[in-house]
Amino acid sequence: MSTPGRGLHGRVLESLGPAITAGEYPPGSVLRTDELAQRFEVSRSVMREAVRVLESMHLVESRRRVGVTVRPANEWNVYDPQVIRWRLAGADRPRQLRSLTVLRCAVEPVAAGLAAKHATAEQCAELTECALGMVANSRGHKLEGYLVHDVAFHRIVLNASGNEMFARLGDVVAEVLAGRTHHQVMFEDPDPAAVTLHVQVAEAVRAGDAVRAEELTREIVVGALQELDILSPES
Amino acid sequence: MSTPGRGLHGRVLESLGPAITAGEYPPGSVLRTDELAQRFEVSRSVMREAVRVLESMHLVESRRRVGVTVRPANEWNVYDPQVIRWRLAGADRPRQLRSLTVLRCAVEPVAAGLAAKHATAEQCAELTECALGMVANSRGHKLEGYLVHDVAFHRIVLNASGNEMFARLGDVVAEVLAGRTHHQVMFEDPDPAAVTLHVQVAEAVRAGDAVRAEELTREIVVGALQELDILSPES
DNA sequence: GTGACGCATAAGTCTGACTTTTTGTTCCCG
DNA sequence: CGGGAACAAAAAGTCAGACTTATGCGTCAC
Repeated sequence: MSTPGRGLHGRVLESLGPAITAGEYPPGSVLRTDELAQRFEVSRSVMREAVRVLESMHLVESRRRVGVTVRPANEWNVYDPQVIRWRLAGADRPRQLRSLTVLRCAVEPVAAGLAAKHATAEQCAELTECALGMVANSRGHKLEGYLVHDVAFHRIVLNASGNEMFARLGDVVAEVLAGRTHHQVMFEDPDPAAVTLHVQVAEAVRAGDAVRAEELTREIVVGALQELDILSPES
Repeated sequence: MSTPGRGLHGRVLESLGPAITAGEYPPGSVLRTDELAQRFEVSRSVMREAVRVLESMHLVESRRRVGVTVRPANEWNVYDPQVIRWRLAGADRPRQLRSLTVLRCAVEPVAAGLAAKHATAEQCAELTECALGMVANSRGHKLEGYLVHDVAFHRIVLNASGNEMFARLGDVVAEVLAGRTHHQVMFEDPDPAAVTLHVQVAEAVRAGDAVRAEELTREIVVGALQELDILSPES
């Protein structure tokens, strides 16, 4: 699924990153590179590289004579797929899942509208294929197969929008859908209404009906948000 | 404005990052760490740290026996504020500005709607203050003063939405607005209609009128998008 | 033509010494 | 007693060099 500990510094990150995003080190905490290097049993060079990466994610700040200080959560690069994965693996997955789904509610309908205008014939075909795949896996405890087609579907729509910023959210959506399937105890079979909506979106995009594609997609993501609210109560 | 070359590796990044995002090295190009270290007159350790950061942005991939290969643009972490800054400084600023503005069109209206429900009294006050500041700087070649209040306004709305993913787009919006003011030759004074809309959004948020706040904000960002289209023709 | 072997290569890792910056303390003078 | 300057310590930053490891690619045998 994700990149498996590329190199020594990668393994350190896989351990230290989640610890920080989980809030194990409160904002302002200071870590010393040497101590970390000893703790993880790596050389200072390796630990320095790991710290540099954390710094580029704005998770920590490294200052001379002070050490590596943990930054407050509101400064983190929360769009970094790695950070997203770390946070989804952590304790406050529900809140994370919710804020990401709200983002989907804003972005995906607009993306679908653009896709209806810009999608190539090939993309339309792939979209229909995915929708049919979802239908085929919608009954009988085939959640994994359903997930694959669901992810592919939304990825295609985002790509077909022609907007690069939207396209890059494909990974985010994939993580959200995977998290929902694997950790939230989803109902045994997906909501039939959602399946139908996906098929209709594929049709609307093929027909070039932007407003319909947008509206249908909005129903999908708002539905996803409501499902979240059912499973975890919110104010 | 941005962080000024923190440390030696930071200075390398400031030179190498923009070069890559500008497409000076086509996708698949291979760079060797040693050669880069010589070129920038730094030690291998420093260059390795720089490469690690570029790798965490998915701009390059480092593999044994091969070297550091440049990844295709569609794999870059385009939400990384640093990457955004590099690309906005580069040659295809227009396209970049456009795709970011489309993102604003999707996100900001929804954020404004949420802000109308969640904003605190203090945030409402700040919002009104910003709107008044925009009015005060809307005539007489006071673009800089206008920009400051404009940025603050949108930042407050995004923060007040209560959604962390939206909040973190404040920096992106700031870059877009700054880029528009400084590089696109904006009209001498901002569009009066836009100024009015900002005032009305502040009112709607204060009144807790979500749908109105959303609709007015949509008018603002769609207007911004149209301004872009006027200045640079698009299909 | 195909597969196994080996070599050259470039990244990866480690160590140790040295430099630089910054913080906090101390001490002197007003 | 207060303030500022000098000083010392601490931690990151930088560098150079040696060694390790994985791997792409060419070679050679079959």
